[in-house]
Amino acid sequence: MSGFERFNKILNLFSEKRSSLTVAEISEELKIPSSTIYRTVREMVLADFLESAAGSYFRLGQAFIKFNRIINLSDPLIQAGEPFLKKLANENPIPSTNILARLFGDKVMCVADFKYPSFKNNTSYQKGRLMPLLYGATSRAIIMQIKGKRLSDILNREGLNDDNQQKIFISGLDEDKKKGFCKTEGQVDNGLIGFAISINNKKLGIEASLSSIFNTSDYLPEHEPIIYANLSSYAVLIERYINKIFFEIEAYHNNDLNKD
Amino acid sequence: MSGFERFNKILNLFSEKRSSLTVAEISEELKIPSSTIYRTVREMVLADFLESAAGSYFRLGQAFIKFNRIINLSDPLIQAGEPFLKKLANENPIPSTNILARLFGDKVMCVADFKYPSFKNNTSYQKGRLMPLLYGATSRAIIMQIKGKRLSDILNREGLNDDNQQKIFISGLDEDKKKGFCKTEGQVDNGLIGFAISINNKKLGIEASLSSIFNTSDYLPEHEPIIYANLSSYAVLIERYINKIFFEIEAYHNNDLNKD
DNA sequence: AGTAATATTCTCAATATACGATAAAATTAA
DNA sequence: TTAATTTTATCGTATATTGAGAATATTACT
Repeated sequence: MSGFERFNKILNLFSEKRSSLTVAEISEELKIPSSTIYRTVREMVLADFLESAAGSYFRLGQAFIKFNRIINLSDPLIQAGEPFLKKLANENPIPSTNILARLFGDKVMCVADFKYPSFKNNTSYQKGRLMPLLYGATSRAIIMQIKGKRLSDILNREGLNDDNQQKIFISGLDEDKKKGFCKTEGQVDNGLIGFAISINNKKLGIEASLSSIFNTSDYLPEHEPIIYANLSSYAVLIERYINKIFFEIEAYHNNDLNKD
Repeated sequence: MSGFERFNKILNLFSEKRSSLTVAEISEELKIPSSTIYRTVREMVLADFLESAAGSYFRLGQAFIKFNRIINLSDPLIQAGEPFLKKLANENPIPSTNILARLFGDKVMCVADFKYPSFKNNTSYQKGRLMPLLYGATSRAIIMQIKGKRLSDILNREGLNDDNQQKIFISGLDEDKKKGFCKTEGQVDNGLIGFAISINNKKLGIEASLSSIFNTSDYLPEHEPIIYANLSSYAVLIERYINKIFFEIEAYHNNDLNKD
């Protein structure tokens, strides 16, 4: 096992449920001698990826807070989209959570969210949260953008191996594509209904979606047209802004003053 | 150079100002052959620490968003303190930014912030931001908790080498300690005035502060007592909550059901 | 489309580095 | 104070990592 692999495996032992670990626990989980783990953990602490906590426990370190901030300040999708989430929430006819999500490799991750104050539901949708790839409007509006071999590879990796199942799934996506948006109910959280629309920028390699999630109990069919109108106008706005940001970045990189 | 060291050095090339880099740039900066960088970058992309962007650039990856979320959901200080920041902002007599900051190694980092909507100033205080160690009330209320050799070591590392200067700095801290709070004006940002109070928990290894920052132009001397009253009552509340959370964590770890 | 320029991966042999067993030291608990 | 636990240090060996350069793939340009 390479050094980096171990480093990565150690980090991935940490989770929402298990936010601190001892060397002994790590050693046990990974079946690696504790002398080695001690050495690695020490390096990681030195580089702020871990910090030592009470009682010989270790927890994730400030490096993640720091780099997360850099991403927040520089990710074109977040920069372009986040300011609109609140507006979208305010214009929706009923309380909502509003999400910007992106495909990273095989994973859909929420990168920005705004919850209308009176929206009551501890929804799974939060910034940084990995979303199920095949369920929920948020993810569907992203998967929708992928075709051919790449799509079937992803589906296979997600356990949708059966050829027939894949066809059904894909034809479902195709219908959504024709409509131009996705709508799902209860696929991620019971009692919630979600609407989503695609956002993408090929140059920047961004495959994303904008979505609004509501309580099923608040939702009435007559809301639907307003919801779509809002989503699509903001999606267009966000795409335009991403483009603007892209050109700014390009100009920055092409500016010889920035190269030394 | 060890593998981990290189990994770390690559990450630390990224910043707010420079959020994407090419392999050639990394190779140039670190004086490491590009074949090696390619290999390392590939590993990092695979593990989501980097992602490839347009035009052979690479930027920070989703791993940081993911781990940052885990920290947010599990860091005892954030958990205990964040809910109070908004309340504090609402109770302050004038618009403010309110900050929870922590010492990580030699660095003071803002781990949670709440800005009152009408507070106008693009202040440096943001979640994830590293603060200057020796300036500003936020940091002073933290340094204040450190004594003896550890303090002078830190001061030395920060470039306050002169014995006399150290004495002056420390005696300044001692005065603040007597008063029980810190107040600085314009040390971090021009036109801003900050008030801070210490928060700590030895068991959890947390050395932190709670602070409110105001526009100097809004501030009047008669606000001071209210500001201190608010800060100190919330600081006590937060310390109590941290303690509560600590016992919960301890109980969790001691519970055999959680060990397998 | 076709070609040139760039970016990325691959190969391989030398060697530096990480590894783990064990001992020593330091810290914490009883 | 002693015992137990956590952490660091040591060291020979095995091995993963390195970098030069060739091969391939991708992108940009005409």
